[in-house]
Amino acid sequence: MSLQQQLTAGIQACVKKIYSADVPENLVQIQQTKKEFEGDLTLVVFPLLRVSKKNPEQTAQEIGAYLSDNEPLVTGYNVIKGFLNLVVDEKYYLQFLMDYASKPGFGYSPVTPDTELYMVEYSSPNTNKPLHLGHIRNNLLGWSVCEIIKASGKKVVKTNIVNDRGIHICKSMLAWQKWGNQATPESTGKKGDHLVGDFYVKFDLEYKKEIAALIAQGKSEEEAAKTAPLILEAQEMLRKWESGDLEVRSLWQTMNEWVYEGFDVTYQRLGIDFDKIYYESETYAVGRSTVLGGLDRGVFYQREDKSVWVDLTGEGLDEKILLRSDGTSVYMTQDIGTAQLRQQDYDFDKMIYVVGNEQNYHFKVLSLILDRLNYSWAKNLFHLSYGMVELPEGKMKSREGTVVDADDLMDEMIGTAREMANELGKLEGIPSEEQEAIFQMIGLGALKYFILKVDPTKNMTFNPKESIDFNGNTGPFIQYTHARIQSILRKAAETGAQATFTPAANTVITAKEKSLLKLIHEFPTVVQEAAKNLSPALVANYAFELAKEYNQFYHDHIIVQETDVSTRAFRLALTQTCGQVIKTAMGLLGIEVPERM
RNA sequence: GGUUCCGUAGCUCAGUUGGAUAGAGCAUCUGCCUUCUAAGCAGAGGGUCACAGGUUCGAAUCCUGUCGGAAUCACCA
Repeated sequence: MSLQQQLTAGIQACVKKIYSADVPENLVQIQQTKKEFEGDLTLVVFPLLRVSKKNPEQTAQEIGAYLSDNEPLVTGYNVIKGFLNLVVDEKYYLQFLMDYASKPGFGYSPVTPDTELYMVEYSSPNTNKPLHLGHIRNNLLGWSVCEIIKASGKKVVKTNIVNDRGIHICKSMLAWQKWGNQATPESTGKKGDHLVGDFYVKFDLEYKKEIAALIAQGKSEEEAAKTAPLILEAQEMLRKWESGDLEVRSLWQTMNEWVYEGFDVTYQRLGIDFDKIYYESETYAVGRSTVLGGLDRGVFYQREDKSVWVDLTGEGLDEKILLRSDGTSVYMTQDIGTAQLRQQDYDFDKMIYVVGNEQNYHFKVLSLILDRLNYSWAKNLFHLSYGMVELPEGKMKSREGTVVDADDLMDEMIGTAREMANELGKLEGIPSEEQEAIFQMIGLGALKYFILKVDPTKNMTFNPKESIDFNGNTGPFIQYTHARIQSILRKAAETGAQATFTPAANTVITAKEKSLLKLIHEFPTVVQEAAKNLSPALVANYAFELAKEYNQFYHDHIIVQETDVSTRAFRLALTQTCGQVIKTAMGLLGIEVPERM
């Protein structure tokens, strides 16, 4: 039973005793005591006034007095207005440190065989252009959410749907055919995803020219966009692809291979992985037959031009196309098929889609459609809708060349880490290979933390002109604290100092030591909260809080040089545990921590 | 125009189911390295929580309206 639960039970018993009333758990509101007051946990007494029938101060006084007499965990109390501040026995925290927090696996809840299975989709790239900062947020978020859910005691399958077919892919292919001169990643020395992306841009450029020419001939913009030769050719290519045309399929395969090789490099650097990858090219047909089945059963309807639609006007939405008039599939078709396959393959309890909030409408529609098709599991789909990464000028636009490329950004961050370390002269005497590994750790740590510390649901701003910070509330700050801790532990090991400590009746600890203990004590709760809210930001902010607290402790306590053996052992145990918790928390964010920096 | 989301310090962000005097970091200014890593620590200034009402013991948080911003409503994905 947790501290809060014990205390809640104690308070319920107390209220029963002195006011002869049963109060439900949700009226016992316990929160962390604010820093400026004395105490550790605070009971908000307002909700209890209706049973005490006394004023707030008096009620708090009575409960406080009862608890300090009858509840062993409570060693003192004070009352400020309607708030009862309780002092928790230091021994409790000390015992917690030695029995739980300092042990391996602290913070994780065990996964049992009958626990729920979560399937989490993230990344979901299009194979027509390289990854940018927006994709980085998706990948980091998805990966971290998976790790956090796992740590909270659930089973997780990380999955990805690769959008490897469709009109957008045909555009790159067509441009390559027309203007590529047989270019390959080998012949150009370009990463495959970047090379293919260049042709996607080229298509758009030429397409725009055609549109402009048609408009000059007197056509409307809409008409021009629909009848430009290039788009007609791309559409023809898509039809050929769906009918299995050998030449088109072969080019498609080749160019997708290039992109995958490029993506693999990027994924690896980001530290992202998957348990099961689905390809749209393998799932869209399932979706299509489901849609046609639904059409037979009257769930959907067909227009004169043969296109298939679902009518959601009854739900306050619009009509949505499911199959084009030429029979080819759209995005929604594929998502229907993918969901079905996943349910068949894994029989998940929950399916989480990590997809940007620009697709809120899409997922609302997807759920409704699966519901109409009578799939009982449709209600288990959840869209983790995260905010856009914006530049100070607004949204990133590939057409205007304002996208922040994922590979470039990582290079830049690692470069900055290198410069800064060299300037500070911190890594002299360390083999250069190890140095490079540390630069990478720090550069990526700065980037990952910068993104993950923000509440996923909120839009965030990234200013490319101001490089990401390495001081303050940042990844490197936390990494630095870890390195510092390891340095202390190395020193301690040299002197043979012990970190094993047994709390005694006369053990006295400082205020800072106690607040550190309290913070460590909260870690498992933070992991649970983060899993419940699908928010790595909670873990990130916790890690910062802990590192900050540790640095303050470090600043005004001697550790290795402490002469009192018991005090030294306690501080070493505290230090060791802080290092461990920082490492675990950062690990949940996909951020490695160095032994020195 | 319909729907949805957002608005907290100069900037980037925290702020649990409504709880105490709204917090961090960056930037600015001031101190602290002969002592375990100064990528650190301590301190100062900086706020009409967009605005106006309402709900109640109590509102940044819930409700309504106004203003400002974003997304979406495609035979794009």
